[in-house]
Amino acid sequence: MNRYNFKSTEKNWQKKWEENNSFKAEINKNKKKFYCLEMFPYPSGKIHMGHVRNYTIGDVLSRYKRLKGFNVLHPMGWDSFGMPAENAAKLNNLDPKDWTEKNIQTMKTQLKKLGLSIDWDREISTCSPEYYKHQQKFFLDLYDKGLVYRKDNYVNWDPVDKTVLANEQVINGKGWRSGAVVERKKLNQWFFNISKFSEELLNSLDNLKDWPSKVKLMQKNWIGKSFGCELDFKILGNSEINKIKCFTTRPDTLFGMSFLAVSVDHPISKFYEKDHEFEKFKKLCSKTGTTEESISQADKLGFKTDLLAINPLDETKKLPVYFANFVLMDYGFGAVFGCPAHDQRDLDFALKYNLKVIPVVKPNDKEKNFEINDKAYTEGGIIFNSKFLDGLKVPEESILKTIEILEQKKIGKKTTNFRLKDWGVSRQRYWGCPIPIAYNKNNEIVKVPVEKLPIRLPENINLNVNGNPLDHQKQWRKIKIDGEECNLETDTLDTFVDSSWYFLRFCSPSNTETGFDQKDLEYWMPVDQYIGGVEHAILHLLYSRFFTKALSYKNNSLNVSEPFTGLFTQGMVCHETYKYQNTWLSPEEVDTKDGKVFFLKEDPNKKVEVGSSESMSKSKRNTIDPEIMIDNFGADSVRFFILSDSPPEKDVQWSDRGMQAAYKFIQKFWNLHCSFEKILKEKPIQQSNKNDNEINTFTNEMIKKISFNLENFHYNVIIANFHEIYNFLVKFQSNINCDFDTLKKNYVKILKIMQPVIPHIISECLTSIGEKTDFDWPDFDKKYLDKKELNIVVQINGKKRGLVISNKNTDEKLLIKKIQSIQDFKKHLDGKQIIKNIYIKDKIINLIVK
RNA sequence: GGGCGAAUGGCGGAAUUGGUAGACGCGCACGACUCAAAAUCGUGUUUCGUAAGAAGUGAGAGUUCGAUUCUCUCUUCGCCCA
Repeated sequence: MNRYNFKSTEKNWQKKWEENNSFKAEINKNKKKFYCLEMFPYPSGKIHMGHVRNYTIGDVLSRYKRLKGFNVLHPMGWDSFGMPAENAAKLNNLDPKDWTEKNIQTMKTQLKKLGLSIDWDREISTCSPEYYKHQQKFFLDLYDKGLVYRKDNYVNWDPVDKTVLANEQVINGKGWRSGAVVERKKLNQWFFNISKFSEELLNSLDNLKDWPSKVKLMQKNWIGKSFGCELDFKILGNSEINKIKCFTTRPDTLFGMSFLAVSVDHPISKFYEKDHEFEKFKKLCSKTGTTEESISQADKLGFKTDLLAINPLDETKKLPVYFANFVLMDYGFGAVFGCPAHDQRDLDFALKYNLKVIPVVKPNDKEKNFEINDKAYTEGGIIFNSKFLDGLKVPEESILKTIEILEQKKIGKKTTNFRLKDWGVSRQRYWGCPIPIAYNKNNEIVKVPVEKLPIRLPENINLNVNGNPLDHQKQWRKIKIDGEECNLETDTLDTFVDSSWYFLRFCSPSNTETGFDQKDLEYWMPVDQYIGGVEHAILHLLYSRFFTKALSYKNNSLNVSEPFTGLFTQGMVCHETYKYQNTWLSPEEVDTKDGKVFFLKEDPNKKVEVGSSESMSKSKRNTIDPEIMIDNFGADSVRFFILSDSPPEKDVQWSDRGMQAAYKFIQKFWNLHCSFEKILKEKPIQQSNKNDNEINTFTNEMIKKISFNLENFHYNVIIANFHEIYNFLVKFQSNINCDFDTLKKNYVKILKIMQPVIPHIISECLTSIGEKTDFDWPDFDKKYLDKKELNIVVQINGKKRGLVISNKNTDEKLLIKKIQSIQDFKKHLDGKQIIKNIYIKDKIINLIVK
């Protein structure tokens, strides 16, 4: 018997699939489509285990759906713009394009070695002009619809990388890459008006039935809809300022107000521009980032103005107005009233500046001496100290009632506010999609005409310059529009824009005229199953939802409202971390004999410190190279292992032993198959039908189980099912008493249901016994699942006492009689009376005795 | 600080609607083959107990004939937001 040669077998099948265009997707209106998409990779150099897990999950599903008769679209592409290319190119004096394309070639080869059922004809790359040309058109389309605008905005500025950082790139007030303290800087930037869709993005979450509720909740919180009211405060002290508008979610605490705080960027700041102290204060504020987190952690700082604000519910109260660092201009109206008793930030501020703390909500009526010390009271209760609001229940009555009163008095208005802010898409970087906008002599915005698109990135330019390299491309920037000399915009688009419509492009990847074809979208969209990491739960998924809606907006011919019907978020691949003398070691440098004590491979006397298992990362050096694993164990083994140890939605531990066990399974299975092949070829004379029933039942049960587990992403259980199959077949084969046709029919079915997970070896097995490798997914036959004899659980007083074999649909009285006659149960029943019994037919009987 | 989720043998984990807890794998033990080892195969493996039996799904309560599954309180951990 030969060892299974996975190398040549896998190579052969991959070649066959490629030559036969096995996974080519074409519109076929007679077939139901299934669009399966995994988040496309950033071409960073090599694939990592996270990719292996992600794409294996998607591949198993795609292959299964294809066998189930769906017309499957399973494409792959590259999210190929972004900073790593620019940084790598700078470092090595390369062109980012060359670096990226080389990586794509490497990773494509690696992915192919995994045996993925991908339609490579649809491959796209976001950095190619053929792709971003359409993106530039969309930009102009959105501009025409009023969904793109330019404004001055405060950004997180990394003074070392000289670039704008997104909020999530600011960690503890420092740039994620450079580690430099992030500053606030005002920049003129391009924005997508995502907030226009806040309500819709929120509401349509309810329609996404096949999304994890966790992700929906995260998006809901991110959009952050809150009810409240806007109200005007009359201002004394400056004849040019009549009033300041505030937004609040707690108008019911208005009687507890002790100050008014405005953002340093509030329009009234113009009256303080010449004030040296104010400028100093403003500068101080700019040292805090713009994230909510950094603001809440920062010290509360205020700058007192000479203005007074009048409490609209009690005009005798005139309260100081401060500029404060914890008020943001882009939330509400850049002004809040401070009620220290019931808001921690306000309380911190009040204690610092010796402002009054007036409690207006107490936990209950009985509370007589309710006081606030250094902790604000933010829970519900009863309003007091508030004249005509006294006695209202907080929050169920108080907020709405107060708003009603404010509306009657024409001081305020009920409003909703969203936390979601517009999406800043400008990046001061080279390696991104150029924005198709130019500026004329008067610095007015001029759209680049569509026929001049794409605006291509200049190639082979000097990247080692200060700031955005495109700013230095004077020649490139020149463009003549309608006879007028203009200069191109040098900001490029956030790479999240690239990934906000790639799933549409996959439907019409080679259309040169438009980004996508309506006919193609009608057939393929939406994506039926989207699979990727939970780290994209908010931004990428929200942006994609927005972009799809924005493209459909004012466009009757485009009719996709949600891009992803189903979403699955897979867990990370983890590995133990190793350290020797405070340096991280890679698993290859470490060895062990017993799995407990680890030491350096090069010197077994040097013991290695074993750290916690963490998500594989280059920085901790706890990565395993998928390509080495595929070369050593084969793609089927790697696929098998990566699915085996944990449910796909949870983190999985990489384990060498697990990998080896997977490899052994493939080898064992091949040996088993060889003996079945022999039996099936020799066509032995039928011995008896004794075991027909056994194999029929097993096969049909397995088809049922594996189909169910495939539909529900219980892929780790499928691996367990495979072991059960192996164990069953080994036993069965040692003593075959079975009709030849029955044996063959069942064995083939069993092979078929294993194909999506380990396609190479199973295809080889099927062909070796003369079967086709493209087939219809076997259905299970109910008649084999109906057992005539059943094991019924016998409980006495709720405690399991054993099993009783019985026919289907046995009568209750007969069953009890039978139980009473069995020795094992007698001792629990003798001398006692059955006072009650619960009988769940064919399952369990519980006798209550006394 | 708020929200969400999780907790099952030595380990990873299984258990469609409440109905045989621990499937399957890893590890471990013993055995076979071997001069020996590796590999392979076989048997066993929740805990306590020689056994009969008892206990047992983070802790405590509750609902129920019956709870890993439902409800409440608590503990620990993870994630998201702050």
